Amino acid sequence: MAKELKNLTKRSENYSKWYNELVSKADLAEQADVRGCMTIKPYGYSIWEKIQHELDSKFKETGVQNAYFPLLIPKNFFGREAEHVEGFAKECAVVTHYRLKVDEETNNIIVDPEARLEEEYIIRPTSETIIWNTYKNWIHSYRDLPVLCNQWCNVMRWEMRTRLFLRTSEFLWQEGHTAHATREEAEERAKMMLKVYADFVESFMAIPVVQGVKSETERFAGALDTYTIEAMMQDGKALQSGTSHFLGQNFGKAFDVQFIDQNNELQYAWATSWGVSTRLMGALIMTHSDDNGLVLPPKLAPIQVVIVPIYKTNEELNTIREKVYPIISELKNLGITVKLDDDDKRRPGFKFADYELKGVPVRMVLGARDIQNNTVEIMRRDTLEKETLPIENIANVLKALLDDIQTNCYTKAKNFRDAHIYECTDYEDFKKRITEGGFFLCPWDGTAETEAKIKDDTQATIRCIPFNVNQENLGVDMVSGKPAKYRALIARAY
RNA sequence: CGGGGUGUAGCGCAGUCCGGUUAGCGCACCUGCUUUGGGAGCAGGGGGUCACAGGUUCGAAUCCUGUUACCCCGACCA
Repeated sequence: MAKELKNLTKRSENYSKWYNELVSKADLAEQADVRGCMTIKPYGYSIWEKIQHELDSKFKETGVQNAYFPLLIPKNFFGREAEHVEGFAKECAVVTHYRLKVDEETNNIIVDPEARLEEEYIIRPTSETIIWNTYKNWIHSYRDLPVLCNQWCNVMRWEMRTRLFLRTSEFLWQEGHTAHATREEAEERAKMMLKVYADFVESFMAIPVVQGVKSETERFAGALDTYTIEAMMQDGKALQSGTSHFLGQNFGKAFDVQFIDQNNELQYAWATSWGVSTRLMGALIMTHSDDNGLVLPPKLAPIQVVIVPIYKTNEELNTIREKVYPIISELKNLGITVKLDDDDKRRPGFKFADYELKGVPVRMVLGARDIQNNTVEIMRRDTLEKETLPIENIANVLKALLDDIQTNCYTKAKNFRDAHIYECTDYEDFKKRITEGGFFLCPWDGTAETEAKIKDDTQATIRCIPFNVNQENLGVDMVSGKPAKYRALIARAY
């Protein structure tokens, strides 16, 4: 009875309930007592820190530097780029007052009506406007370019319906904002950063992605082109995991960022912006985890190897410790993060289940039996396979095992995804099959009308026009019957 | 903003229709003993403004009126 209560709901029974329980029980995050906002708990945050750290060093390899810009954006900044304001206007939190006071009648704290701001501030939903307002002061000559800034920060979008990590009112992200002298250079940068994201997500997070360009309707508000990486979750739905935008001169013009070029002519600066968010945590969970909880690719795991001793007396524990300390320092020398959990307050069975829930890639168990035989029991989280191995040379064995787990996480996810990508040219067939999930490659005439019809009929959207898909011999659009312009990737999405 | 639902211990809930001992259960928490190779067992213990305000009544978690908060389905967002 007690066991059942602690078990997760099965993925196959109720995917979103499984997801919510996993997030909470693996100690990643919880719903805050603030509408639509989440509290990221220490364990969840330590995974986010791994993501941040790795991405940050990749950015720096491409010449990007970190900076920080204000949380509050004067309202008038927003109005300067028409499409941009239209895209975000409906989900902005607005600061209207600067003071509270005690109400004399009720003794409650109220907003002081006398303290209304002359110009309201918007809590940033994204920082293009305030950053380009600043770039105006930084950029005067082609010698000032390019400007390559990134900031790690929080943003707020007043979403109606929220889900931990996938869509919360406040979320953490990084947003890169670059300014360039030429169109070509800016376009190149936008594509470069998408590639940085794709490499990172695939090699570090072990999540395969489809790279491509968004349709006009799915484009970022104010962009000329939006590039995206799309990942497939285990329920067959797509998750947009990162985007990179080529913004043209829209923000340069809106904020009057002009410079003198080599020919002594005045030019508007070209812009890009690109970001990934705590949504990546959602992608991580929904790509690898199973009915026992989280599965972490070793490169992301805050603890890579956990050692659980089993003992009855203090003497036994001391014997195990003597045996295990040299192994721990060997593992550390190999760059492996290891934890010895000799906490006496929790029993071994509890620890096994708990570390599985938290996705620790490798568990090593040592008990009296092992001491006698000079062995250890090793369990790998990705396959749940157990093996008893000689204790000798175990550190090197574990290092190889961790590499193998990393590879296996990726391969498994890629096999799953590839098995759920379908070519489809018949709309009736499409409508039936889309309900089961999966990515559909379909000929599209490139019009917003067919795109809207697909969305109305099936809730599915054009995720992108993939780069690495054959765009020849397209035939006709499966909805309109007109000649197709692209082979588009269509799916239901988070 | 429309339609539906729910507020009872940290969490999940029963009790409300049909008013009546000291408001109950599971999980979690605390103490003790026994346990420890897959989420321990037993015994004991602590914790409540029954969302808020008013009314009916000898008596209200329960009935009536008002208020408020949250959740779900739409719409919005992706």
